[in-house]
Amino acid sequence: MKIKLRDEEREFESGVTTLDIAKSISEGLARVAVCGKINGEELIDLNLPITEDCSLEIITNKSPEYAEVLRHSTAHVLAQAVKTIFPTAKLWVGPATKDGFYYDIDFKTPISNDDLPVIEDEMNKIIKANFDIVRKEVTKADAIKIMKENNEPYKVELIEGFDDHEMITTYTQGDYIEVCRGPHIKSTGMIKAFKLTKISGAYLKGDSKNKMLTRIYGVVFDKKSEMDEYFKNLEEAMKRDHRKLGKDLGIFMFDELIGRGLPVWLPKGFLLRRTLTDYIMNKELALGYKHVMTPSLGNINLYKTSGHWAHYQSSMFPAMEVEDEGYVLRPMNCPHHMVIFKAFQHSYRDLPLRIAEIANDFRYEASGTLVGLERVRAFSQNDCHIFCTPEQIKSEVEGVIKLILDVYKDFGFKNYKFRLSLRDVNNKDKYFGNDELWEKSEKALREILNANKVNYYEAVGEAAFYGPKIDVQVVSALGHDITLSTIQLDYQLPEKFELEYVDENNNKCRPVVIHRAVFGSLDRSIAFILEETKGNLPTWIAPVQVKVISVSEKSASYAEGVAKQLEIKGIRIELDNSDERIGYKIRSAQLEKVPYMFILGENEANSNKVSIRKRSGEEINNISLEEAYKMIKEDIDEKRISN
RNA sequence: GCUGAUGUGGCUUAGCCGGUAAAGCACCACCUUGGUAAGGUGGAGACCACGGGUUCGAGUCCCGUCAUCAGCUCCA
Repeated sequence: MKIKLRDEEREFESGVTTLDIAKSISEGLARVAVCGKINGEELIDLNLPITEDCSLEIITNKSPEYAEVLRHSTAHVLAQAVKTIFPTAKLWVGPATKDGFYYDIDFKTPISNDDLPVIEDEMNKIIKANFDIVRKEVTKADAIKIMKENNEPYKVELIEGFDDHEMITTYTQGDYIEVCRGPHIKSTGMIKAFKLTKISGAYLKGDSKNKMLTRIYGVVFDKKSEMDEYFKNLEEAMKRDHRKLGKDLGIFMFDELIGRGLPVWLPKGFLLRRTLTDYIMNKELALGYKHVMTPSLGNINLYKTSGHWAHYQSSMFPAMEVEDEGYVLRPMNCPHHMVIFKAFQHSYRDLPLRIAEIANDFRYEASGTLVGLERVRAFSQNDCHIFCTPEQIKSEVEGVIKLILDVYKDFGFKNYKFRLSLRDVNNKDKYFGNDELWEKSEKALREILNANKVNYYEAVGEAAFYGPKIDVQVVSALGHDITLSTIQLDYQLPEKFELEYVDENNNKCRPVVIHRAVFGSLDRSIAFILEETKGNLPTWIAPVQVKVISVSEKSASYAEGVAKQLEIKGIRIELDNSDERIGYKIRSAQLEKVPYMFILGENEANSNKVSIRKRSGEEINNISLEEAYKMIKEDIDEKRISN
């Protein structure tokens, strides 16, 4: 008898059970079949003998989808435990997530973190009881009846939304029944390593107008060792959190007297910023960008013209009234740049015109969303608006993609993803412009990405209100998905500002605008750089590149001389001539994560040499200052990432 | 903004059941001039986020405000 498995077809004796097959393909491990499909139909009983040729998709603990099934099933156990301890609690939904699961529950009286161990104990009892998880198909009417009997109004509401003729599945474990699409593990005893991690609020159905439920988060793993690994990684991520590194390295600070979400850049942080802005502006200049400087404030009519006031007001600081005029802090720079374009006559020969700026922007972000430099209320963008003809869109967008990739290469960024951000057609009033234009723009960006063989994914509902975007997404140490760079195609603002250029036939034409930012937020980019490098900033951007350390007072003046010479050559140095011991000074420099230390004692002074200790611990002793400088200069010029 | 938690010298933290604050690092002084991750001694520094309340008495209990943290909604 032939049975077709996922990747192979195998011969089995008639009467073999699914469970036997599962055991054979999961290499004899004790915990095997979870669930599966036979000829595309959901399996009800894994112990049923199979007597005919068939195709079988079994999920075992070797299958890629096992982790998700396990997470989802653990969420059910969580729900069962909660209902046992708090019978009045009402359940909403409990899906698996990227690395765990959660369950949204409406508690009669709010629970606290102290309740988590109690719930965990109850879950352990359920796991120990090893209830079979039994699947059953019921009609919609029956499902509603069951959930009404169980006093689960949210579940009833959920089922009412389903198709009338749809068969609904229930899963039962012990005295607990839940309506669920599945699949699930075979029995509760298969859960070996789990932990409830945190508790938070979450809006019902993800809508901030709705009631807030209590969300309990947890993680579950196939093995205890995997869970230990997970928590170890979390700890590591905390260490490279830019908020910690920024404080330890003296990069930036916040102060409540200055205001929340308003970063203060300290001397070392400012040096870092300046290095980045010099770098990107030089690159842009070489590509024909024209830098401008415009005020951080604008008349409210500017934003009424652009449409930002209508669409973006809730994220803007409220207007200030001065002599019957309203002014706002700008949340973005597009309108200012539109006005610059409009102020002059343009020939098609001038296009593309790339107006760029390192600009300060202010956004009134909800207080609960502020996160270090990741999400702030005052930030700087390395912004540019490219005014071009429709024919130039392709080459201009390609140019920006190339620039982004170039910059990422220089910084050694590897873990990023391109995202094509599209509008949500079910929510059209969020966007300006007609369907035709949107479809055209989205298609154009997609084609450019495809033509340039860029790996990307599409995301509906992530577009700007004036057009689709190509975003570059990264994941922060905290696990947040954040945008680093963006390219946006815009037909709307040129229309709003009535921008024009004259083409070769002397016709007035409307340009297209490409908004782009490589460092969509300089602040956020620095946060990401800190986290990616764990604070070990590559020499070319390190605020202090060389720490010159004298061994004792006897070599202090020699150290000062060396420091001076390096400084003259443009190396960012700091001199440590304090009367601490050498070990102490090295430790301090090491904690500051300075790439190079020059250790200068009497030996070096007498032979006119320098001894170097790198951040990695590597020592290079007794070389000439020229050699040392050459080595560091090469490091800087090549923008080496490794330390 | 919402839900929950937290808030002690510059930093990291201790402070049991309410009896007017403890340590390490950092800082200052003195001693030490020492070769690759912390030399020694001494000193200064906190009305315990802020404002109310309960109490004979509050860092500790209660309420409010502000800020921070986690998540939700939102987002560069």
